[in-house]
Amino acid sequence: MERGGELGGEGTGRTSVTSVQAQKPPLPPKQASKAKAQAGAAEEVDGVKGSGDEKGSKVPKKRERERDGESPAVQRGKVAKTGLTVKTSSLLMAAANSPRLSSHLSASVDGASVSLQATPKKRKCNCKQSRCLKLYCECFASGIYCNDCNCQDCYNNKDHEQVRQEAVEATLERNPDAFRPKIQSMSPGMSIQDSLKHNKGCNCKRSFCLKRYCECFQANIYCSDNCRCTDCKNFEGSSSRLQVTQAASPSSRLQSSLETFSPRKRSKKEKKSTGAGKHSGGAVNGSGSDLAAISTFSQQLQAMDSKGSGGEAPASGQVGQVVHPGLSPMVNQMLLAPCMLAGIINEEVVKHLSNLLHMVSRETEENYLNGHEARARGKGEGGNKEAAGNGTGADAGDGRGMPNSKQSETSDTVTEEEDRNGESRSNGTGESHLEKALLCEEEPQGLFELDSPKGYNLNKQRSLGLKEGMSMMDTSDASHGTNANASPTKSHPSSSSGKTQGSSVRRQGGAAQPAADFATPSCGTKSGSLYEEQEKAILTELNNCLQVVSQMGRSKAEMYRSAFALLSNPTLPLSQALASTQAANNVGNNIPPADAQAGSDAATVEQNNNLHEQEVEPAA
DNA sequence: GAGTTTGAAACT
DNA sequence: CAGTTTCAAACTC
Ligand SMILES: [Zn+2]
Ligand SMILES: [Zn+2]
Ligand SMILES: [Zn+2]
Ligand SMILES: [Zn+2]
Ligand SMILES: [Zn+2]
Ligand SMILES: [Zn+2]
Repeated sequence: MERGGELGGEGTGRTSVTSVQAQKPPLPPKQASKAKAQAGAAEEVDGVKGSGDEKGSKVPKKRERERDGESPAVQRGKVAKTGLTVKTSSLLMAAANSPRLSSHLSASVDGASVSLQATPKKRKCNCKQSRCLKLYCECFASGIYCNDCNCQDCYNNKDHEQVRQEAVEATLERNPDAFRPKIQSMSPGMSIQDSLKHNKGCNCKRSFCLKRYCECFQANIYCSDNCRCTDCKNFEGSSSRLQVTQAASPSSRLQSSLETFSPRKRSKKEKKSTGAGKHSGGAVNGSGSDLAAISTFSQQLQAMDSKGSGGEAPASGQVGQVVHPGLSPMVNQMLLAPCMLAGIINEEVVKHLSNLLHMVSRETEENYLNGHEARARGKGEGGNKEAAGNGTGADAGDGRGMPNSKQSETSDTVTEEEDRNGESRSNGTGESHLEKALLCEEEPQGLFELDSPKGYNLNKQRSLGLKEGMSMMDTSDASHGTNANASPTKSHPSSSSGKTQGSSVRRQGGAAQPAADFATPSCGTKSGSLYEEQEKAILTELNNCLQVVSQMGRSKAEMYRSAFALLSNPTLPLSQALASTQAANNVGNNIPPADAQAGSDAATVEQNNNLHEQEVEPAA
């Protein structure tokens, strides 16, 4: 159901892969001139937007079909549906760390004012051979024109729209989902980090999924069962991951941590044949080869261990974004603009936030005190630092809920390279497709009103967040049973999971505890200082709020995107299109298959540009 | 900034 | 679909 058209797209039938010659024109990076000549000729003629099928007609499409009708649309619709409930807790700031991220939110609390500003900050590509017409190019992959990039021989711009379009089509032919967000929200009920999954998953072999080479890691999400990585350490509760993530963000400290995670250089002589690395068992031949390298790496990982509040927010990286190539870069670029948040934050909201944080602080204090009393007589408890904050101790910090699935078999400490079972999880965790589908279906509705910031009731949110008593303390998110339950399906065994609790994850040995709490420079060993708790609570709450804001912005962008699609669809009455612009509610709705080919809408869009700005600008 | 490593994308 | 090559980013020095 989901809007039928969503996937459909592609259709543009360009020929099959093989017949390249004929129409390869646009893409062939190599002999540019040559190809261009030929292609150019052919293309230019028809070039004009035409019905968008010229290509199709020209060549017999290999596979016809079109799932629903033949909406020529390329892929529309989509945009990952972010239906997450905003509870979460990871720090948004993390997003800022992601270079790929095209935008991030920065928040500062000054007295009573909170200022949010989106920093578009587009990344510059440096393509040299692809003409920025292949997915290798981040700009192209993101559906935007190159702008101020360092690329060479760039065709990803308005001046080459023609060729570019072809490239888009060719790309879509190879993979109809090429421009769709790579990361999607699976279940609105869970925390963002858990609910987001990389559609295709990664296939990392040597990075342990702890470096940005890994798309999952880069997007700040855990690897999922979609991934086919080897020796993955990017899962919830992974201490190795914590090490890395902690080292990366928090101010200075632990800077070295990251460096530690580098596999030693492997001598070039290594046989890097594909099959090589996999087996473990056997022998660690002394060749000092990959195995050796990995081994070293593993040891390093093993050495490090600690727990920490970690939690970063998944960066809605280039991937799951609002941009949509089918709509022409022009629009996408606009969608990335900061103005998307205009109007969402207003004084009232700020006041609410201010009050809210204040309350949180106070409550935390009270709870803290109560907790202490209780604990005093209660259990002595060994040294768990994390339990600290909450008297209830229920949540204990590390969330586990791990809906995301991919579990590492071993406790995360990397144990040499014990091969990956690979299948373990395949067991039908029950995750029936149907169920999955249903989950995906859900829209964010109800969480907040798009157009009226006021609609968003901070208190309400808060209550959600507090749901389990004082869960707000936990920085790591999810945890609450709520989430766990939310995802009916997976209840995995999780290594760390278990509500059984934390002990497993945390290293009992106490021995190594490197990073531990970088958060508290002053307090040192004393784990649960009141300040700490308050800070944690406040940040958590603030984060929740920011998440909401972020979501609102995204929804808004999506709404505009939809509106543009309509506007550019000649078959629909303009009035309807305009109406949609105001219908804030249906953000994620399907839009009739407007022909997405930029060719036509590029122009259209341009005009609408103004409209767009007007609508949004006001607040600014 | 040059050189290396890495894994996605493209290609065969 | 698997194996190989190409590519640009991530990372290292
Ligand atoms: Zn580029
Ligand atoms: Zn670019
Ligand atoms: Zn470019
Ligand atoms: Zn990975
Ligand atoms: Zn992954
Ligand atoms: Zn992984």
